[in-house]
Amino acid sequence: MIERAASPHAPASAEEPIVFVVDDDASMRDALSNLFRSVGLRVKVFASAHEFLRSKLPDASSCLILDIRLPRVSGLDFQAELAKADVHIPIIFMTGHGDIPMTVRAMKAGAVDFLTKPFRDQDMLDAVTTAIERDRSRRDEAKVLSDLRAAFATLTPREREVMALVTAGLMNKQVAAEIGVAEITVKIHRGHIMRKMAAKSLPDLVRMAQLLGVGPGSGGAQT
Amino acid sequence: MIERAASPHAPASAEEPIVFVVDDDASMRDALSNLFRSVGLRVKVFASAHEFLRSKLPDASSCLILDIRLPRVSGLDFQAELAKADVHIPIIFMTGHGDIPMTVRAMKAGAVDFLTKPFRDQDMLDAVTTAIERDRSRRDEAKVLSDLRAAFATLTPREREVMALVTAGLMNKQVAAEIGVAEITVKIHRGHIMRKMAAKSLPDLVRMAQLLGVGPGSGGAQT
DNA sequence: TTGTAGCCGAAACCAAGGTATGACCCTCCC
DNA sequence: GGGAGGGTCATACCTTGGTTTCGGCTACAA
Repeated sequence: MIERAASPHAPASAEEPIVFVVDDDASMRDALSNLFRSVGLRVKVFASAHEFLRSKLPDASSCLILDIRLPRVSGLDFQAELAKADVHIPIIFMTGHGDIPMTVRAMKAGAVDFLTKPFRDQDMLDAVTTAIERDRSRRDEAKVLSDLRAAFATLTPREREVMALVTAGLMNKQVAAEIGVAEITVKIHRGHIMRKMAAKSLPDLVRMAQLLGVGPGSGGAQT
Repeated sequence: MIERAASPHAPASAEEPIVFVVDDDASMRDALSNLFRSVGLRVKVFASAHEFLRSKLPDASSCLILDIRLPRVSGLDFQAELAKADVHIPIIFMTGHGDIPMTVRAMKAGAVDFLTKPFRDQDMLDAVTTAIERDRSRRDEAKVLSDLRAAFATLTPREREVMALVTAGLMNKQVAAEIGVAEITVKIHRGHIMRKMAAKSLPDLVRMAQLLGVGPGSGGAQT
């Protein structure tokens, strides 16, 4: 199961899932490390948030186990920091002396779980399974979207404008009138758009536009 | 502000927002009732979950304030019950003696907030504002979807099948080959579909199909 | 200066979409 | 039996969509 072989879900991530643990308590780090390894999960431990930040994230589905009470920064603040830095790794909190407001704040901010020490191994493993799975689907969606954005980036401003109007449902002649060009020109732009976006049909292009949030006003013009 | 006049957001709900309070403590009911009325919110209080269930929900954006410790059923179980009964009213929990696992369970199940008694009035009001707004947008989406489903329900099985294939991007002739009829027949079905669904263009229909989850396999055929 | 990219467009042509009109068949139900 | 609804199809006609070929224009960088 720990094979490098393709699992049933192995699309975006080139590597096996990995669990990151940040805790200043060495014995806890060891315990968690052993726990995860015992079920075949890769693990990487850190004694501080700063240490974790310096390591670069691998191209794999992952999650982060965080003690609420960390040296220097609190786990909650660190969670906020990561969000601001656009790092969306799922977080599982652990705490020895947590309170309800902390819990609410963490969960509102998207934490997967919030475990009180001592916790049962199985609870932690369940949380990690959920977190890894959540990260996997998030990464898959992000991959699709970034590919789409890359294709969209190759469009000229005019082409983006035409794409917005066409996917909104306007006919070529209406698009032509809207932007003040001949219908034949719209047809040509349209052909370029289909090729560049690798859309196999108009419905296909419409769905891409949906994902990209392309609509009236998001075209290439700044009128 | 409490006017019946159209607020900036007044699409689906015919009535003003309303707050439901379920608590077995009469003094708490009164206090909350006064608090919400003081800011111009409609309120309805109940002494038990059962009482709340018997009253029918109005056609308005609303939320539910629930004490975790209720007579007979726990607030958490009641939350689960509502979810199972497909009642998706946003819930704000209150507790005097809550613990972290309770909080986590409630938040995982979608609670808006989890307040510990005693709480500051402003915290409760903030939570309610969030909850009402969340319910408003949920209701708006539900309204759009139910209208769409109503239109989709008027389609014949054959028309649904054609709709699925057309919105998937197949050309009329391909659809015809797929279902084994002449191309002209597909065109006729297509015309009926556009009329019945009130779609102004193919992209329009594609977006409807997206919302409806109409795709290959969800057509009218059971092959 | 010589590309190169973006933008525009005419002419010609062919494929696909869309809408009648009229017709045939079947099934269900009053 | 007869009507209604659903499904099928032909013929005819018109509108859109889409491509190719050819040409012209501007702005900008090598």
